[in-house]
Parts: sequence; structure tokens; C-alpha cells
Amino acid sequence: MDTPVTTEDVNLFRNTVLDHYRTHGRRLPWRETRDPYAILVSEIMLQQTQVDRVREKYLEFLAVFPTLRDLAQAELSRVLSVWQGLGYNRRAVSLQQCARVVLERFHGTLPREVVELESLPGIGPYTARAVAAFAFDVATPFIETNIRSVFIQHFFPDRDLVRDADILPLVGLTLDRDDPRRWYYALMDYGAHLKRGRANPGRKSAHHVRQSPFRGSNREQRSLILRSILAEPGVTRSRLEQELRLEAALLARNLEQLEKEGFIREESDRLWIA
DNA sequence: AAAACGGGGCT
DNA sequence: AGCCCAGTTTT
Repeated sequence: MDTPVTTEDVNLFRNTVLDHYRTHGRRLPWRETRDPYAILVSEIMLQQTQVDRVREKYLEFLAVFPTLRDLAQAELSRVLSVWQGLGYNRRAVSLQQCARVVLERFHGTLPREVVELESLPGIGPYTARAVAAFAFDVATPFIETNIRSVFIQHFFPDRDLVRDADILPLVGLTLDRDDPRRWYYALMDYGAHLKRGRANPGRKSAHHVRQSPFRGSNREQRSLILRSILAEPGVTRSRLEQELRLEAALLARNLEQLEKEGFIREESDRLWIA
């Protein structure tokens, strides 16, 4: 943005976004609650995963683990089983670790301070601020993929490689301090809307990256390994090697990694969920 | 700064 | 066959 943004610009922008929200705002399960734990679950699930895929899993997960304490006290294998199909399984491990830390350090109540939230496992800059806004009505600027699209489209229409550092001040400037929750819902819904049909404005972000193919990737192998151990606790390495037709060295590397990340443990050549 | 991390649905 | 996704952590 080269020219200053006037209050007129801000008002026009707000009206555009809010008009869309009034007519096309989405009703989503995690928008019907004020329970910080439930909101955290939704935010973790929504990391790199589209809304339509989270909807069902969110409800299922909360039915099995209704409270933070239920999650903290559960078996990891149960948590991972429910998580199956969502992907990025590390999120499930860190979400449970987060629940355990909150139980001992914060007496089971999620903190409302951004710095404290961000200190928890699996909670980064975005999620800390989103939880603060949606659970505690804290008005603080943040950016995710939909918000990024909205600001690029509206304030940087002719630019390429727009940096988040250039967007963030505008998020702060346009933020509705009285109702950050509604404003961010509106922003996200407008951003999601912008991507339908036309090219994704997010491609013009300096931080935009393409995903590498999943087929044949190490990610796919990890997922197969994890699924096998969940289905057959105590399975041996050699059996995994045969079932999945994996090269021994590659399997060994992945098992070591999965163990280090807190997914599994190995006892006398047998593999278990940690 | 870049890589790693799942999986499914839509074009 | 490619693109996308309410990011975080590790290298």
C-alpha cells in the first residue's frame, strides 16, 4: 500500500465485508459455543484443513472428549483413532499435550492471554490470537489464509508478493474492537467466498507455497505406519516391513521420528502407541 | 528461510 | 493432474 488509508476507505471496506456476512455468513458448530476448549479443538483441526472436512470430525471429537480433562486423561491411541482421516496427526498429539499442560499449569482453564496461549504445545501466533478473539473477545490482529486473501484483493490489487508484515497493520486498522469475534467470522467468510470460481488471491502472497504431491511421499508412509500400529498394537518391525513393503532403512527412520515426536514406543522389537 | 507434516474433495 | 486448506515446529 503506497497511499495512506483514510477512514472512508476503512468504512467502505468494513461495509463490503459485513454486507457479505449478513447475506452469506456461514453457520458453523464452533461458532455456536463459547467454550474455550471446544474453540481450541476447532482451531487446531482447521489448521491446514478445510472447513467441510472439519465439521463432522469436530462434533465426533467433542462427543468422545467433551471436556479438556477428558482429553487430557485419554489414551493417545484413542485420540489418534478419532483423529484418523483428518491428517497432520502431530496436531492430535500436541492437542492432547496441550490439554495436559493446561490441566496442571492452569488448573484446567485455558488462559486468555495471547503470550500464555502461545506458550502451549501446538499453539502458534495465529491460533493463540484466534482463540483469544473467539473465546474471550480479545481484539488483536492476526492473519490466516482467508484473511490474507481479503486484504490482498482489497488493498493490494495490483501487487505481487505481498508480505504479511504489510497486511498486519491494515488488519489492526480495520479491526472491530467491540466485536472482534463477529468481524473475524465475516472476514474469513468473505475470504473463503473470494476463492470460489476465480484464482486464489492468496497466490499473490509472498508466503504462498504449493503442497508437494501426497502419493508416494514420506507423509503417506508415515500415515500408513501409524495406521498399522493403531490397527495392530504390538506389531513387529518385520511385519510392518512386509505388510507395507517398505525399505528397512526408510521404515527405521520414520519409526525413530515417530517415537521422538511422541506417537509411539518400541519395546523388545514390538511397536505400540505411546 | 525452508522443509516437513495427511488427506480428501473439487476443478 | 493439480490445487486448496482458520498453521506449527523443526531444521
